[in-house]
Amino acid sequence: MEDIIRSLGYLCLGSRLKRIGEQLQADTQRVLERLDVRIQSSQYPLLAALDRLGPLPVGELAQSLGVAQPGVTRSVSLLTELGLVEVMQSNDDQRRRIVSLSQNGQRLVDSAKRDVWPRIEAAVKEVCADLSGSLLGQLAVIEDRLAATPLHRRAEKAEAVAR
Amino acid sequence: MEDIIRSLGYLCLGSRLKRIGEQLQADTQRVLERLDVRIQSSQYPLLAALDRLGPLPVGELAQSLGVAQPGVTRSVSLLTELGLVEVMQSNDDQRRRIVSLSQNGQRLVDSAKRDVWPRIEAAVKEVCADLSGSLLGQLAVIEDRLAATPLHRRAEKAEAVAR
DNA sequence: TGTAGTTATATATCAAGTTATGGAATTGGC
DNA sequence: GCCAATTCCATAACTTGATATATAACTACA
Repeated sequence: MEDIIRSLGYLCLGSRLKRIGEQLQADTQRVLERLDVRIQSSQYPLLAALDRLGPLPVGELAQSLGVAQPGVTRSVSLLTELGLVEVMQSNDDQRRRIVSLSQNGQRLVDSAKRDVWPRIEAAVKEVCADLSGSLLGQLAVIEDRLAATPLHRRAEKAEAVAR
Repeated sequence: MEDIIRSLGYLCLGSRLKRIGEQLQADTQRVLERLDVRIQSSQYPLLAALDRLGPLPVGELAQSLGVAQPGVTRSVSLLTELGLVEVMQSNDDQRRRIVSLSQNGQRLVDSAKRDVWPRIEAAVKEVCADLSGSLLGQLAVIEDRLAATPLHRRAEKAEAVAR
């Protein structure tokens, strides 16, 4: 069965990038489930941003993540529910709400940095290893490799070796 | 402001690909608006698939687009509302519903192939021109180029030159 | 100082993907 | 030939992005 998105090349590059990105995120989610982590993989960037940059107001958080502000507002309420981040009103500007990692959030990030992220990163690196040539060609290789061995299988293998 | 997704490299490749893909699609949408095309850019792949492969049942359409079947079912109902595709029951298997371009749909695809797609493709190609090196590096260049001159501006420029 | 404009965030709605599940049609084995 | 299993599609609920808009707080200036 012909892969139309791939055949259309540059015309559908946007759809194609989205499709690959979604697959990577879904596979990452499986890795997390296997490791009993209870958050969505899509929340990691926000937590990592707070870890790297310290407490930030909503708007700057959105900017540093490259997403629109309402998305951050929603993620922050969700993570607040989960007790992973805390929000406090800024003193000097009552409009700003400063988001920071809670103690639990910091703990989760610390353990993720130690146990989870390296595995995911290694698996993604493996998928992207030794790529060269045009962007479309590289994407095709990535798609083929992911189809042959999905990310979560690669992460598990790495884990088995590590034992 | 540090771009966290970019800083995190392979760890957040999924988020990053999604983000770039969404930007490309949003920019493409602007090109379409400017050309008075009334559909979403995300519907083009489905129409293109029917144009290239002929009438297809829902499942095969989903496969050739690389998306899940419910997404296709929804797109098909939307495009049916718009009068761009038609659905008919298969004779030999009453479960299958064969999707095909309507006359209007075929007309839209034909004019898109002539007037719209070449411009979009050229603009995307321009964004991806002369890339080399690692995937992450190429993505960074694409992001920088899109930030400097968004896709729809590139398409307009090409259009102006064409006159 | 009052007011007009701007900024920061929240809320509502939409888009397009996903998974899970159910019903109808078909297929296959006994 | 019937019943179980499978296949095809639709529907529901959820996720995560977007834009548009409302509201509250701040700023600037006449």
